Amino acid sequence: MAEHPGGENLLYLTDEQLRKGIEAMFFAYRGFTADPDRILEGKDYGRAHHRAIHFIHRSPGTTVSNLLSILGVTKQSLNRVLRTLIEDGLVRSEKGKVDARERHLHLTDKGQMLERELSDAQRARMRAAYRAAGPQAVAGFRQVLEAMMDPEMRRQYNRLKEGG
Amino acid sequence: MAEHPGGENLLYLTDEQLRKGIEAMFFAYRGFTADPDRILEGKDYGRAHHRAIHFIHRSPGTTVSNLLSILGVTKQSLNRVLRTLIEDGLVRSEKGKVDARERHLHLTDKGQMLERELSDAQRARMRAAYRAAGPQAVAGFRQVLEAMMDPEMRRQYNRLKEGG
DNA sequence: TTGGAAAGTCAACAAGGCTGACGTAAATTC
DNA sequence: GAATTTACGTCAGCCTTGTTGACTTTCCAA
Repeated sequence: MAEHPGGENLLYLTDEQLRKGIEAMFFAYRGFTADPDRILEGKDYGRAHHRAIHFIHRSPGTTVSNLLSILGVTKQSLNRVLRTLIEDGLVRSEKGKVDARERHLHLTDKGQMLERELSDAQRARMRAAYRAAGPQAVAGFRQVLEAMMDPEMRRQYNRLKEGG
Repeated sequence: MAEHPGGENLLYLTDEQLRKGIEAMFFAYRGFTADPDRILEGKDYGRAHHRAIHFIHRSPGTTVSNLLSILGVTKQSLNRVLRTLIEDGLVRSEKGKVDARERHLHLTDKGQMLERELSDAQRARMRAAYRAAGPQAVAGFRQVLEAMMDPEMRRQYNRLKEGG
């Protein structure tokens, strides 16, 4: 067993272990999105709608530009999604009172219902995985994911965490 | 502190903790794909090509239908990607000797080079995250991801693990 | 009052998913 | 030996979701 000078075992940093981690991310992400995808199919919505709904729920009253920086897409792309959600009465957009250029976004009751349905499914899978792995594993899971984020994304993530 | 009858602390299973896990997956996956995406942009390839290259590298000589079941896409979709990779001389496809209906896929030297470039970048990020989080966290990370997969994906994942 | 930021819109395009239909060669089964 | 199934490839067409570029409207702030 190769050991670090400091006595630390570094076998978890071999290329082979890293590859397994990469593949685990790939397959797990498929599972992660599978349930919401199934729910959305046939409802005329897709993953992009889910993401918008999730973050509007998480930060009610958020502005379009804030949502843009969280989602990391162009405003044209987000706008298309947002427009259908507004038209369908899932999202309410209102002019800012302080700054009337801004649009503040909220879920309507109907929007809350869909959010609930989607997040129930996604949390059920997450809960099962957490329970199977145990609290210590979950702590490690979160640590590695945080370390994997770009600094800007980590900032966004932590901003949401505090609020939550 | 709420405690399980068995004495186990279940705070890690609260909806709020689950939501944070969900968001961590979202932001981390962005980081996970960011480096290869950057490399591929301008090379006329995308994430779909990366995935094909990764798994052909991982299982040299794999068949088209095996790749289909790993990637979870339609043959038309995969074929479009595979065709460009073959035309560009990154992938070699040869008739099976045992069963001539099958096509066995290999990376050419040129394909190996691109695979190397992509996986170097992706592993570098993974390595940094692993190192920052430590071996125990990494073990937990892998446990949770495995538990999150659909059974069929977990089967595929474990099949690859053994081979590797 | 003017410059610039925020938001929205229109048009056009590309990647990469999908379905359906069809063709071919090879293997398998009857 | 004929019929069927399997593995693969391909054509056509559609959808979602991403992109860029150009332009307008609104409205805050220097």
